[in-house]
Amino acid sequence: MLTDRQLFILQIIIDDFIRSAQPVGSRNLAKKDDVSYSPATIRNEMADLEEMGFLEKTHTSSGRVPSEKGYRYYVDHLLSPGSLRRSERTAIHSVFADRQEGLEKAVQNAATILSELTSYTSIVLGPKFNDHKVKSLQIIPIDAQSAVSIIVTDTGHVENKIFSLPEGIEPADIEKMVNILNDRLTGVPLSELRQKIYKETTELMRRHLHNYEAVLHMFAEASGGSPIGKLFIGGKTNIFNQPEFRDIEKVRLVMDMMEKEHDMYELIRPTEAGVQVKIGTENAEQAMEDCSLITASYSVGDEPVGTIAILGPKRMEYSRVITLVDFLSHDMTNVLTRLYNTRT
Amino acid sequence: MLTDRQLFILQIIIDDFIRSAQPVGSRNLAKKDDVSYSPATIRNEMADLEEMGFLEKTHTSSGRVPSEKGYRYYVDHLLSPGSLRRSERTAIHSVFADRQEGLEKAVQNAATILSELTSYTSIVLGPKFNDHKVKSLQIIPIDAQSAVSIIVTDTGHVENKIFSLPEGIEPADIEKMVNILNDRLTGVPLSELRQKIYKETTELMRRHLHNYEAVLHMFAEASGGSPIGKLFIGGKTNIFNQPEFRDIEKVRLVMDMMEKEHDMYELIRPTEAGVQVKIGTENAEQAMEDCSLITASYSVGDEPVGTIAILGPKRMEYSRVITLVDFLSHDMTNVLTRLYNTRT
DNA sequence: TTTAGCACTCGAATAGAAAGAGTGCTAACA
DNA sequence: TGTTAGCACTCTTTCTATTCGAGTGCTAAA
Repeated sequence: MLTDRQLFILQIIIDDFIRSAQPVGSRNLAKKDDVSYSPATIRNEMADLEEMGFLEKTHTSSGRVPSEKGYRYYVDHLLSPGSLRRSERTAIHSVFADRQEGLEKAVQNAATILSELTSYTSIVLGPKFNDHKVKSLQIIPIDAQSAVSIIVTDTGHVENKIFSLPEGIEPADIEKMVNILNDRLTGVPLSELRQKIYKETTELMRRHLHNYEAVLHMFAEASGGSPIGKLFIGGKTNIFNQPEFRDIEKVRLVMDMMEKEHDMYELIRPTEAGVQVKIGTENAEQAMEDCSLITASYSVGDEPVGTIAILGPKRMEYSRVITLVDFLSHDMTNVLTRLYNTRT
Repeated sequence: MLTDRQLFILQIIIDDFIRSAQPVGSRNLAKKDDVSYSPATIRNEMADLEEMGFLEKTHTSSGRVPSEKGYRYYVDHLLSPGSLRRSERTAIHSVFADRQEGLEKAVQNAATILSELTSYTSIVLGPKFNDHKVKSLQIIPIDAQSAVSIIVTDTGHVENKIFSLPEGIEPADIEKMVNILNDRLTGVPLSELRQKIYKETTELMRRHLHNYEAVLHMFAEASGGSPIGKLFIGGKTNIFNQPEFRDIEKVRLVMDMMEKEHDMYELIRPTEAGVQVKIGTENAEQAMEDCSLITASYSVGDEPVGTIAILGPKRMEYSRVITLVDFLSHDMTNVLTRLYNTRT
């Protein structure tokens, strides 16, 4: 177990390193106003902390640097809860102030604001529309061979896709189909749409139409839109600010990862509720070795629908970022719940 | 005027520098099989070429490096027309082979393929939909205060936007409006849609509806969608491969620029027809100082609708890239014209 | 006109040497 | 017994000097 003094010294070392990015030595630590121990004493404690794995040295006679375990302990036990400045609060509130822009725009704004406030990289996974309910379905024929399927949800989200029409289908028939579809499928959540298309409408169609199967099938296929939200990344180049990323290869690794949508999905895929902190190799991704990731999911009602995250160096301002991410995710949850949860 | 031998030497210097990224010296040049002059002769010619501004030295006793003027001359007069490998042709053709994916997807593929083929960064400005014609208009009410406007074009492109509904509007009235809109506006190009909404429908609306102005106005506003295509960038991190971009500040400059959509639009905004080459400071953008840009627009019929571009170091493989960009832009023009120009 | 020869320049690489920051250990101290 | 002063030691960084090599420019000869 750690003594109070060790905790204090560990905390002050990490705080200092987060600020300066320089290995911290006993002499400089002792100079601080709020430290009343001699360099020698501090050296002893440092040696102990290193033995326990909380600190590391970059070489035999350098100052100490927090290890991953050190950061972990710091985040779990030593974090002084940060508070937000008024200006930060208003900035965050303003993101969702303007409903008119549409949800996507708002989510993108969230990413921008987040990266500007932190000067790290922000990642926002837009809400998935699974549980949004069908408001209206349309099939618009484009020419003899193709048509566009359009799905409007009760949240105002629109999905559309081109699909091919079978030979010799009549516009009038399509109109009938659309009527049946709307009649039967309004209110169905997107996640269930594809199955219900068949279950709910087949019989009616059979009765009133011939040759409906092919169109229905194509339509059902076109409706299986992406079940996952869109990804927005803000401040991609902020990583260039970090002194430990002077190395072009390191930057490249991270940048490459950011270009791969799939990797990013995996990275921030929500695990538990609340704010999550993943430090360095705690992230599965190789490229994240020198980075930390702070995520929080936001919800509509009790259902988590998306994630916001901050990607920065391991030497991140954990306290501030955690507060920020926590605050924004709650804000988003509140706004979205108020907006969309009136439906249930 | 330049002598034949000077041309030859200039060409061979630039070719060599493009390959090696190293300043080229007289001794090494003379060693090449196809060079039959002595180092001393070459030195004399080099001195002349430098005096004329086609070459530069990085320091007093270094080899020569092409100047911007040198590249310009090289591109304008010395380029041996490249040819494409069969595999490259098929790769390009395959981009638009699959119509079903939709235009956007295809354009994005074009960006990916371009960057993979060149290992530079590719930029593709998706087709603007200005001259696409309205196929169908919809207004779907979401709740009492808001509705979604949907515009489907004859190319299968769908635009949609949320807008607010004035108080106390009846669903039946909206339906009437939609009917009028479709009746009067089908076939109108998107670019003229906004004006025509008023010009063509006001009278009919007045006759059959009251209180239509507000909705019509909101709808018109919502229809003024972006008049410009979407931007796709492929291989953003390819710049890391270039040895002259070992400097993190240079990379940052370029990366920052790539994140700013507006700058990118400005950068590749089409000027003239055909393949354009802009070398270094010929681009207005400060960040492009050490880069070259090769652009070509593609068309539907005679109307240019979008642009493809390659962004690389000044030391770019001009010949190959020009051929590639030229080929792809023509291919896109062909495919798109065949697809969409049957309408006129 | 071309080329061989040579002195000269400059950058890159190499090797010490010195400075500076920091450590670990021992011994003295409160 | 915990704390601290002192000191030798380690390792990085910085500076300087030197050397090496690639390349140039100029002159004179072929």
